[in-house]
Amino acid sequence: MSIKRTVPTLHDVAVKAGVSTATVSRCLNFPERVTVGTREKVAKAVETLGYSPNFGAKAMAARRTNTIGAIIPTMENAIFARGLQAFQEELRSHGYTLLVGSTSYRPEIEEEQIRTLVGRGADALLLIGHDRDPEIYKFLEAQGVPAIVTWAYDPAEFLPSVGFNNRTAMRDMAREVLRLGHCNIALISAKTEHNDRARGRLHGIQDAMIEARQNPEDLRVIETSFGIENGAKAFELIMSSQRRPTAVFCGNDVLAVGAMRSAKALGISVPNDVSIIGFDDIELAQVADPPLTTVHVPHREMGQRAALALVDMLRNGVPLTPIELITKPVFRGSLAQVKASLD
Amino acid sequence: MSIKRTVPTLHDVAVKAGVSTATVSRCLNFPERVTVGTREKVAKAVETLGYSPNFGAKAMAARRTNTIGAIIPTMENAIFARGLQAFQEELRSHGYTLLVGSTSYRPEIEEEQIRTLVGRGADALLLIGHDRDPEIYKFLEAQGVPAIVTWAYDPAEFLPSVGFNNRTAMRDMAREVLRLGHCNIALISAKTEHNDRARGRLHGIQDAMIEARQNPEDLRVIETSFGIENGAKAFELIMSSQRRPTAVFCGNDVLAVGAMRSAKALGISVPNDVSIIGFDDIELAQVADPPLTTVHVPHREMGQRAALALVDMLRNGVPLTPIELITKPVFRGSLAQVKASLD
DNA sequence: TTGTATGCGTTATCAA
DNA sequence: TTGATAACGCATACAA
Repeated sequence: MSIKRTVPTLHDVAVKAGVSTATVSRCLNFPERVTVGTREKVAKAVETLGYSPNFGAKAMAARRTNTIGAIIPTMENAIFARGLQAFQEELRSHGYTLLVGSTSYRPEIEEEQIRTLVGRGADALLLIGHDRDPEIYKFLEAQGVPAIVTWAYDPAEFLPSVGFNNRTAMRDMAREVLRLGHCNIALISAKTEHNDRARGRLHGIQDAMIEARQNPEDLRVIETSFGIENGAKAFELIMSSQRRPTAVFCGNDVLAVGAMRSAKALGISVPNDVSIIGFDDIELAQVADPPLTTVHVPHREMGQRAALALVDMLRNGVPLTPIELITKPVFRGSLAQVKASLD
Repeated sequence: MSIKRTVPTLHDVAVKAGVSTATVSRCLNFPERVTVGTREKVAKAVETLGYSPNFGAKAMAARRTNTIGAIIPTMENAIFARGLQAFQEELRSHGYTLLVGSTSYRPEIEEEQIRTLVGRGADALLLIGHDRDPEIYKFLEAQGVPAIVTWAYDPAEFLPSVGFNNRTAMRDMAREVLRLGHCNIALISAKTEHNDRARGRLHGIQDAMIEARQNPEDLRVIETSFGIENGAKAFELIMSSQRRPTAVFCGNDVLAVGAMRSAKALGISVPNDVSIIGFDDIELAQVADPPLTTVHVPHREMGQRAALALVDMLRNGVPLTPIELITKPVFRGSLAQVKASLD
């Protein structure tokens, strides 16, 4: 344990350079407003002292942080990472820093994270989905922190969203699946409570069923937590039933890959015995064997446009407006026409 | 664009509750030192005002943040996410908050991120690997910010590490591979510049080659950036050569999965035509087809123990000491004995 | 148990 | 172009 030395401050730099703190501050933030001579003196002092500005003090004095917060359900998966990466890159190019929080899909943790990031001075927030306690929106308004929602699109909701319509996205896929003759289908869904994306996807399938004159009640739904392992277990459960479905939808690619692993373990052939359909189109989908039929989501575009919208509003006061992005079913080996059966 | 209202402060709460700011502060930080009556008054004021403490001000006044920073190469992948998740959970249980930065494997960005997190008041830092400009260590010392390294173990290095020996880990795996008769091998490596883990893994293979009386120069090495796609391209390149290797090591599982995808596309059978070996043992490894032989890394234990060490030093002044964790080769379907050949 | 007063490191206003 | 100086929001030593 080393003695905790005292960290150099603006004042120390000022003394060392023989100028005032105001000059040092200007030197650092607006070099052009300072003569070359002083600039050099200050630069040298900064260098030898190893000075680094105190963010908290800076934020407090300047009343802005150039920081934007993002709160996602989990970092443990590529699903959000891709979009977030693009989000960050775009922010970075505009001089903003990204602060990330994760919630493990738990509303109370999301609330805590929102408070944390706001307390840390985030100038704006990126949130996933619309489904949360309205109290939070009151809080954000009271704090004057604008927020944008992504991974969903619903202009009727309180916050503006940059994303896609989960319901129609899944419906479009389901239509194709039903068209292939599947009339006994199941869904391995993420928990739908507090999750409008999961609910939208579920309803999308049911919409397609109704269109196809099937009874939406017939959709067998298993809700489970996120993870390959959970997808595998859910699939096992579904296939242990009396009347096995011919197609299993999954709320996301990770669950789908779990289902495929489970199918392999059980000796169930995909897509001969059962078709498996995912959602998201992460890299994993192409690596799976057979490659996964899934709904392609424009992750990167979503992140980038969300960032642009936020920066535009912060810098130029341009109001946030909803932006709808499109998704597209991607057909790969895991989906096949339903086989003629004997009953 | 709504009018930016002013955010409630401690002072506002104090006025509303009819007490002093000091009392409100105590109420929030040490509720037990305050009578129940005032506690309730303050709580109500906080509630109605929607008060949320200003982190910057708090950090400045208290001279600590209860925040620990972690800087990883990329969030785009499960490799670091798993360990980081455990790290965060452990920190959380001790009242610390995690701040994450990512570098895209670029040293200059890492340096920038270190400065950023330190400026934001991180009480300590978690870094990946040992290979960086010593100037950074001077900076950290000057700032009085302790740091710990993970994902590597080398007690001879400047910073204490909680991790594993990349070199012996890969060597142990390579021994087994060579034992199966492979004498024409290749490595798809991450960029070794500024990356001691990648270099260690490379050297580990060469160590095993020397033990087996092979010429380490014979190891064909392709360095590439992170990502499934890059792994696929590198594999293609390797297999387009005159004399194809019988075993291809990969610096990590992500590259390996890319290689496997490429093999499938090229009609090369794994493991009949070529064996593929990964490193890390992320979930992806089990999902691959065939399942990937790889080196298992105790991600979660690593994150957890790093967190404990940091908390223990911050809270109790316990000095950071290196901790070596063990890795283990995991044999799955992607590795096979070398076939009798005709030459 | 509660209040007063000071300082934390920076920016920004206003003079010089 | 530069320098004093007043905020900024909070914690804490000290006093009451």
